[in-house]
Amino acid sequence: MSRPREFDVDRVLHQTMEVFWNQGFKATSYEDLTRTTGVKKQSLYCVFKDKRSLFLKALALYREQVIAKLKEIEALDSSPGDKLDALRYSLLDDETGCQGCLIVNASLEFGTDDEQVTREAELMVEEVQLVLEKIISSGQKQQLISNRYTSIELASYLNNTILGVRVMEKSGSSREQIETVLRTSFGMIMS
Amino acid sequence: MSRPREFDVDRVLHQTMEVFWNQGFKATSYEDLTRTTGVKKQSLYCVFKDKRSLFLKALALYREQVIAKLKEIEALDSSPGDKLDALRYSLLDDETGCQGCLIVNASLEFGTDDEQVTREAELMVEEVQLVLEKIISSGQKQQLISNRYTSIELASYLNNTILGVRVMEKSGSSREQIETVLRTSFGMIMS
DNA sequence: TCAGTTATTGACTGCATGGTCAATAATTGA
DNA sequence: TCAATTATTGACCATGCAGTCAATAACTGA
Repeated sequence: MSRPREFDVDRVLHQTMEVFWNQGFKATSYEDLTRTTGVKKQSLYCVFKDKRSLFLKALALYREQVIAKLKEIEALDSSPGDKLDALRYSLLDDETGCQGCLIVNASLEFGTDDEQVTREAELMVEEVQLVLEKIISSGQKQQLISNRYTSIELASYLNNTILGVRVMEKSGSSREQIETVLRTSFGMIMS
Repeated sequence: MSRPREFDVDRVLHQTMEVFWNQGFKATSYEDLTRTTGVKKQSLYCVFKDKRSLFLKALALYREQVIAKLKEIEALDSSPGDKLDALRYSLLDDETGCQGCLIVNASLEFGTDDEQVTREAELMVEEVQLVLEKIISSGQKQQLISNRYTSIELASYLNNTILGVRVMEKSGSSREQIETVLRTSFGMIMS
């Protein structure tokens, strides 16, 4: 029917996600994107409409990845304590070369100006919150985790801890500093 | 000897600080600055050299303000618990119309690219850390604050909590959400 | 083989922006 | 009053960038 696309849309989306992750939205130019993906500007326009649309797709992809990983941990056949440990380690060792959290970065870059970006951030927070609540409340039932606060409060608390750690990562804190914060914050909720 | 300056440098620096605080570095143009300060581009160049130099001066001013406020709280004639409460309330009610923390915003915008910005962020974290440690360790001596962790660990912990809250503020979380996080995080360290 | 369709390419446009220049204004000391 | 000095002003410049356009290439179904 027509000329076939010469590149893999999914691969390109992953790569652009990493560029945005590293550099932010405004600081990323089409030149950056074509350099890392090997795809010319106009081809990107054909598939992804806009710079902003492309960015939003990258945000969504990122969120899916984060949630998938978190659910993987939740689905582990182990105690709530071990699940929290697994989460802690996964926060400490980012396999990608990227730092911080794309959505945290985006939230701070856009503030509350961009409706869609804000929505994407809320979505991620809600989903993370849910998974954390599940793990925590099962830990509380086993008397493993303190009952001084509700699972909702503790999930918000952990969520916020993670936000802070994402900032530390991106702003160049040492692994030791981050490790201390994670150990203390996660340890604190154990009864 | 020469023509006197027609504007107050300090006033202008405060105003530019707020613009950068609200909009970030890249998103702020000289037009924005002249609009809010009433001072023309070239005059700003005369006094502050560069956009980046101006930004760095704003960062330093911001840091001084934050530290001053924190030391004010520390110098209060009240218990460590009350001091922590005062800190918590001050985090909850920002008197300026600005959201988040200028230096956190800057850290995320620049990553670790800019030597000076990174240094400024480190400076602030160190200073905050010191004040927090003092309050915490005196609270620990009075058995008010848990001795399960060292004052250094708890100060890092609180510092990170504050980072997270700054992100929440900027990304549009509700006052209730922030209040919950602060209450839980600050409450958690009490023995 | 050809018509229709979509992808690719590179050139182009318009605009915003950081930074500079040169002319002019205001001030003070001699 | 004038010379020296610094502030102010508005015009100007170079650049980088998002987005568009038009020409061409590749593919398929008829």
